[in-house]
This record gives sequence, structure tokens and C-alpha cells, in this order.
Amino acid sequence: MSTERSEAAPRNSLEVYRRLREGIINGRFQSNERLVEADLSRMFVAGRTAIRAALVRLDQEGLVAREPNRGARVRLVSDREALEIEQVRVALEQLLARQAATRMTPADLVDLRNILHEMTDRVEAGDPLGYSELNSRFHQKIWAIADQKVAATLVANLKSQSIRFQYRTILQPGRPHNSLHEHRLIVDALAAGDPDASEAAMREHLSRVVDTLKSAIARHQSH
Amino acid sequence: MSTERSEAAPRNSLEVYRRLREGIINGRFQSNERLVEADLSRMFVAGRTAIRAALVRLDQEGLVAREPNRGARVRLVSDREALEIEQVRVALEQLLARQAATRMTPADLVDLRNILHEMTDRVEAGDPLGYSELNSRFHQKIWAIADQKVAATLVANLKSQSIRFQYRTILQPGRPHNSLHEHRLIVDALAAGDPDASEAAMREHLSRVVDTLKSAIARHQSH
DNA sequence: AGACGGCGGATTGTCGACATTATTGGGGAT
DNA sequence: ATCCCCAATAATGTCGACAATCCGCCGTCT
Repeated sequence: MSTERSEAAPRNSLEVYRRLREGIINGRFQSNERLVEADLSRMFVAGRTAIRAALVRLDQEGLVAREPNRGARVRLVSDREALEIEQVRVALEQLLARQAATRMTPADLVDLRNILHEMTDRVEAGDPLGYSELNSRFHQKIWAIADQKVAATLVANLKSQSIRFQYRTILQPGRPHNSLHEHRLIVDALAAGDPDASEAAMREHLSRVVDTLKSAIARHQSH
Repeated sequence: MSTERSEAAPRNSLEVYRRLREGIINGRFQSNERLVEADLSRMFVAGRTAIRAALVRLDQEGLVAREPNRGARVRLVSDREALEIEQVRVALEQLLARQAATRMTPADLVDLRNILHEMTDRVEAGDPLGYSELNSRFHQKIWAIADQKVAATLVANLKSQSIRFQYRTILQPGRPHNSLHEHRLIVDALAAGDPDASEAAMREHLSRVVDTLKSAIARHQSH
């Protein structure tokens, strides 16, 4: 099947890291698939040293699992862990929303409202994928406003780990409509510059996401 | 100065990683100190490959900073970043406390109360270092009860990064006494199995920690 | 037939040498 | 005297080869 997954040669190990990461995130490497260093060394043209460095990094990042003398494989995140990750995300995004409320500028507000309008269009057009994309941009915009590098980095990492579970929540019937409304409430609270309200709105929103993920997983397991 | 910091030879790179990590955390390598691979290779007896792997890991972990072609150095966390880290910790420990409240067993409660008693002793004995140690055990116990690996791992990592700032909060006059009271309130809420109250108590407690850290930093900067 | 033990292929871990890149210090020109 | 350029040096980045380890397979022994 994967006769040709190779690409043009990256010069340095940083490039290898980026490509491997990308490959894992968008599913070109299947979950739990073995990552043999020699193979990767051929696929990307770099030597094994570069591969090795990339794998160590991805291991620490939680995207691959490495067992001593037994090699590396794409890390499979269990349903249980996906839930944990989402719960942590709730906690962190609450913090970010709170912080963002105290730092909003009029320009930021315009940006958020614009994203909101586009989201409305996507919902009306029945385009869940486009909506999902905008959803990401919405949250990232809030991270940027909050200006908390530590929290933002952690959230971004978590997201890359649980990305495969994303579709399970987005594709729920009626979910985009509700989600859109929750986002509006968040923007209103941020616009008012109210930290408590912003945190609460974010919590409300992401708690719903956790709930739908929970039920989606439950349904998935009963099959 | 550092004529002899070397130790017995570790065989594998995992051991190198552990020792280097330990060395950074308890300050045997100063903040911002350059970490030259060849030197480390001699200090620990492993080859440069092992050192390299360890550095990559510690970089991803946030304990060392690596710039391409310019080497690695012990990462210096700024005052600002220490505050961010502590704020993130607040958010995560709230989640952990909430979760712990729903999972408490009678045995867990006994353990927590025991730690509390020991803490009382330390405060009365005027032993802030011993108190600090128990404080760590207290929180770790809650992490264990909560049984959320993702959140617990993140908090532990954050702690290792900001460990140098710890003493600034502990050594404030009157702080241990207040801290002890706050811990009692946390245990009470957990004993009642009340998630909201537990989360609130933890938030109250750690918010105070953030505040004292904030003022300690402000005082430190004015010098 | 089943279990134990050891051989062989495959894969990771380690090392030393070489290539590449930053930095520093000196020499020459203005 | 000052500035700029270039060589010398030191450190990192990369590679290929070798050693150590693990896994599956096969034969043998009970």
C-alpha cells in the first residue's frame, strides 16, 4: 500500500521532525504502526541520527511511544486518555479565556466577530469541516490574546495528540448549531472584559464538548 | 571551579538523562550555564550520542534550551514565566482536586489527615523545609487519588521547571500557618466528596500561592 | 505432543570520524 | 586609532559501521 510515501530530501533533522510529526497527525502513519528507523531513514533521505532525534522528541511530546530496545511506534491514545486530555484542555482554556478577557483590544474583538460570522456561514452551508477549521482558528485567536505561552503550548500539544477524536464530536447532529451559540456567548463575555464570565462561558462550551465526546465514545464501544 | 562533578559511569543514555535532569533540578548546573556536549561526554562517561539524546529530551521537557548550531544551556525561567507556570498549575490542580473528590476512599482520607498532622508538627516546630516536603507529598497524594495521568504528568513537569522559585513562597513570614489552614479546608471538602467545593478550595489555596509569589517577585525586582 | 533451549535475522543502541556552522582574534587598509 | 575582513578554533550536526538486544523459528529431549 505505502509504496511511495517518500518525499524530497530534507536537509536537517528539524525538517525530519516536522514531516514525521505532520505525517502522524494527519494520519499518514496509522495508529500503533511501527516506526522502524531504517525505513524512515530511507523514506526521508536523512541518516538514522536525524530520525532518532526526531523520534526522541516526538516521544517526549506524546505522539510516539518508544520502548527500550524495542523500537518506536505511533502512539495510540485510548478512549479513556482522550477524555482525560479533553478535560485538561477545558481547565487550560478556562485559564486562557480568563486571561484574554483582561487583555482584549478593540481590534481583537473585530477579529473574533469576523471569525464568528464565517462560522455562521459554514453552519448555514452545512459544511462541518470548514466549521471545524474555523473553530480551531477561533480558539487559537483567544490563545494569542491571552498571551500565556506556557498554557498555549500545552494546549497545542494536547490537541495534536487527540486530533483523531475530533471528528467524533464535530459530526454529531445538531452539534455545530449549539457550538456556534456557545461561541457567541464567549465572545460577548470577552467583549465585556469580564474574566469570571469569560471563564464560565468557556467552561460551559468545552464541558459540552466533553459530554458529546463521552457519549460518542460510549456509542462507539457498544458496537 | 567544577573540577570534579563527574560520577561513576552510566551505561545507557537513559541513565545520562536521569543524572543530567537531577543535576539541573537541584542546581548543580547553574541557570543559563552552557552544556557542552564534549564536556558532558567526559563528565558522565557515555559517548556524545547519549548526551545528545538526553539534551533533546530535556529540551522538549523545558529544562534546557537548545539553539540550532549554538548548543544547549540550562534554561533560565524568567519571573514572568514562573508566574505563568504557577497559574497553569492552579488550573490543573483544580481539575485534579475535583476529580479526586469523586474518587476518595476512606483509606485515602486517612492518609491525607496523617500528612496534615505531620504538617501541623512542622509548622509548630518552625521547620519550613520539612513543611515544604510534606506539602509536596500532600499534593502528590491528591494527584494519585484523582487518577488522571495526563494532568498529573503535566503538573509534575511544570513543577520541575519552576522548582527554583519554590523557596520564595515558602519562606514568607506567616505563610506556613495560612497554608496549613488552606490545606485543612481542602481535605474537608474532599472528605465530603464535594467536587465543586474541592475545586474551589484548591483554587483558593493556590491563588494565595500565586499572590505571594507575585509579591515576592515584585520585591525581588525592586532591589 | 508439548516444552525447553538455543540459533539466526532483524532492529535498536553506541561509538568515533568527518562535515558544517558559529565565534573569536588578529592583521591590514583607511 | 578604528573598522572590516578573513583565518583559526571550537562546538554542533551528520553519517556509516559495529555491538548489544530482542523476537521468532526450529530442533531436540522428555
